[in-house]
Amino acid sequence: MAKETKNTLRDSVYSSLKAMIVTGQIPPGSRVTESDIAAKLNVSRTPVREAFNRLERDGLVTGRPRQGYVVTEFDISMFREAFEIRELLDGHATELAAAVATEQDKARLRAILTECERLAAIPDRTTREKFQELEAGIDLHRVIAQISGNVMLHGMLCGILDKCQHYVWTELLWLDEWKIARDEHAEIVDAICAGDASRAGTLARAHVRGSRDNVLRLLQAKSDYQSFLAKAS
Amino acid sequence: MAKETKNTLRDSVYSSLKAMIVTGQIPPGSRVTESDIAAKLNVSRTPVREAFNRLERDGLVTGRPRQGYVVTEFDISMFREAFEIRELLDGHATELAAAVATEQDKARLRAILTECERLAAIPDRTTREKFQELEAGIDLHRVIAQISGNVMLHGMLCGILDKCQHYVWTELLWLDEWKIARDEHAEIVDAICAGDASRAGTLARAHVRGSRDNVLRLLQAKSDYQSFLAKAS
DNA sequence: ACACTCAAAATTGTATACAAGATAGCATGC
DNA sequence: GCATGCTATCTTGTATACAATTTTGAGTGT
Repeated sequence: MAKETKNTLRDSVYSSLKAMIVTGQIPPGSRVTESDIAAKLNVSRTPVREAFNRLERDGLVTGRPRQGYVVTEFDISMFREAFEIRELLDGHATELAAAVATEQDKARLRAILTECERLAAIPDRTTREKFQELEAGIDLHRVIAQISGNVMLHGMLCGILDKCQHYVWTELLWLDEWKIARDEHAEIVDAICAGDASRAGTLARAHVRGSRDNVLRLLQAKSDYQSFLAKAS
Repeated sequence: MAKETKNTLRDSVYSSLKAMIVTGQIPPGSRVTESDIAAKLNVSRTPVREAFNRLERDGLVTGRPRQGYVVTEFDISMFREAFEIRELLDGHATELAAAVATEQDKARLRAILTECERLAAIPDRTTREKFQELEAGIDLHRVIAQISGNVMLHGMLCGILDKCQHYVWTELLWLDEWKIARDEHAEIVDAICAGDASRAGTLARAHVRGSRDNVLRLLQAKSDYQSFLAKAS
């Protein structure tokens, strides 16, 4: 069941698990046991353990000694923290990217935008196509960070995005506000292509703040609804 | 030889190794083998492997499949990247800290400053005492990040500081410029205690830039000297 | 003296066996 | 009916055996 037989089993187990968590196939709060995963992937527990270690370091699962691992659940405050950091890092990365982007880089960004528009324009599109659009939108930020040239910055931003992504998949997917992000993405790419670092940075920071407000509002509403249900029962 | 028998061997191996790397006992570029560490710590290879996985995720060691692990060597560009990120994160953390610090927090910061001054004032001090002052100076930043209340921010900053620390120990130790940092630290703590978030942030960012310039100048000089030696031979 | 080949040693990757601790369920006593 | 304690089971923690791969070094041929 391992997607691709890479160099080591540990790596492919890690990739498989990470993909399953990030896409929400294994939802937050799920208990994951070494034996189950090992059996499912037809490997021994050893590579699974090592994959778990790395995932724990990534913050995707949390484990307490001798009590097993659980897919990390984000609460509202963790989201607030994550977006606060993203505003700093993403803003800076976008500034840098605008300053150093080559023509090839710019073409790459425009291609992602085009793909987003194409997916958005499909009438009566499937869930899968919605997923793809969201994925591409997140990827835009990853690519911008990569273009910035600061490898460490790129790595840290990817880490944060991974951690938040499964919530985007499962929650944000149904929000119409997403089309706002589409416009903002286009503006950011414009600024980068124009080489206007300052404007690109400002737009990126505003974009992250906007996303944060949307996500937090949704989570708050959900939390309120759940406590309402709890009180009613 | 494991310093403290904690809950799990993996954790104590991780702590021991991390301490040895961060303090420079195992210098950057050293090859570390599982068997050696396992023998040295009187444990089997299994917990050592898991510790290595975590250390690799921390960026303290780098390993290629079937080729073993090496304590990560920082080149100049990696330092530049790290300090660029620190300027963002440290600046923001300091702003936050100034906004939310309680009296207890402020006392904690002042205590660290006092300790630094005490250690700095010792005449003919030992290397150990110099170490302790540097350690305290770095700890100040960790505590500020903790006071900020953003747990993720604190974690990320600690990660960066850990990665750079062994260089501070082995290189920066001999720089007189360190006493500049002492004054700047005092100013930052002053601003935090005064609740002046904007000033605290500005000072912190300038401080990180200053540290960066010092470190980069030193590393550049060292690199130049080494290429001079190479040419001469 | 140099290069190439092959084998042996060292090192990591994986599997499995066993130990220790935690959880859950059942039985027992009140 | 409820609480408490025990046991059985499940899960992780550790050690060790074995497989696979890389590196190193000796030896041979030119």
